[in-house]
Amino acid sequence: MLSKKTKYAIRALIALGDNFGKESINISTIAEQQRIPKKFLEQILLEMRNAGFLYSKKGAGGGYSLLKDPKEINLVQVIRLTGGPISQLPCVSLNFYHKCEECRDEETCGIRDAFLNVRDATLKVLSETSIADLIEKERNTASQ
Amino acid sequence: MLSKKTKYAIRALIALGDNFGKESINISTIAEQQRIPKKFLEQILLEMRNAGFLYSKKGAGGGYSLLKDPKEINLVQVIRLTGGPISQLPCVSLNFYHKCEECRDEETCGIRDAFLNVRDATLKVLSETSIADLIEKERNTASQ
DNA sequence: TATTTAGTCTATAAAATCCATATACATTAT
DNA sequence: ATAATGTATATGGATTTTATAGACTAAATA
Repeated sequence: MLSKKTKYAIRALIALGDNFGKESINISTIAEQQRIPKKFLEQILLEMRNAGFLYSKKGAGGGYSLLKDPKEINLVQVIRLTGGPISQLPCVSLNFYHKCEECRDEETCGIRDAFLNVRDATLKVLSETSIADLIEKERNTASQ
Repeated sequence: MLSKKTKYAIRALIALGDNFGKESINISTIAEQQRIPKKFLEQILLEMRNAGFLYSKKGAGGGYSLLKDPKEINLVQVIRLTGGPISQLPCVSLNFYHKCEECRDEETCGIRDAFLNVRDATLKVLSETSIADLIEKERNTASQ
């Protein structure tokens, strides 16, 4: 299951991406707009800032804005940053690899083989979906 | 992440499937063979029995055996039984559907749209992989 | 320069989930 | 009868996830 943290991160990026190139938005506004607990959102935005996705400005009139083009941010990046592995099995993870404890032989494991295929299929979809795609999709369906 | 419970369930089915049509196997044997905590395995086998996958026989010389042909059991069935949803988002789940708490409008949600695609891709891979496939894969690679 | 606004950082609390084990009971073979 | 084995439920502990608190820093502006 996608964690709330990751869901919140994506929603925040949608809000910021919707304003890309314009003025910054403060945490409280994003929190209300996207129904995210404010203090939790602070942490999430900080992480994304430290990862180079966001720019922040303190003080009156401050807030957050997106550094990267929403077209250049895909869901794989967001999930890896806030949620961890894409894979459903540690032994199959590209960025968070570790052995399954009970495992005898990775090469032989049939489960691993199946979930390698799942990982690849998931990765394909998520890497092909950008924040810009989500924004566009929401705009289109909302206007109907 | 795939839960240990589901992993254990699959491994148990591999052990039982390997013996399909032959004599039954008792819990202790499966537990040792597949490195699964025995008491935990008891629970898992019980669930699969109650779901109609396994046949059990009490008493001396008892044990478990597979009721269905390993070719007819795919990973979707096993995961749904022991682990819950395949989907990464509840609002996209076919068998465990429920609304996301923070959600305003499901139709509009871009995240939902993306994870609908992830679900379909995952479902395709998992439904095309049977216990028999895993057994065969393990036999082939083990003999090299 | 005092005040207000707003992000930063770290710690911790609260809740949920997962993993495992314990224990008492039921059934069957011999 | 007795031993072997599955049935069923309860419970404890660990881990992870979600959320909140509070003290601090920086910028704007009156």
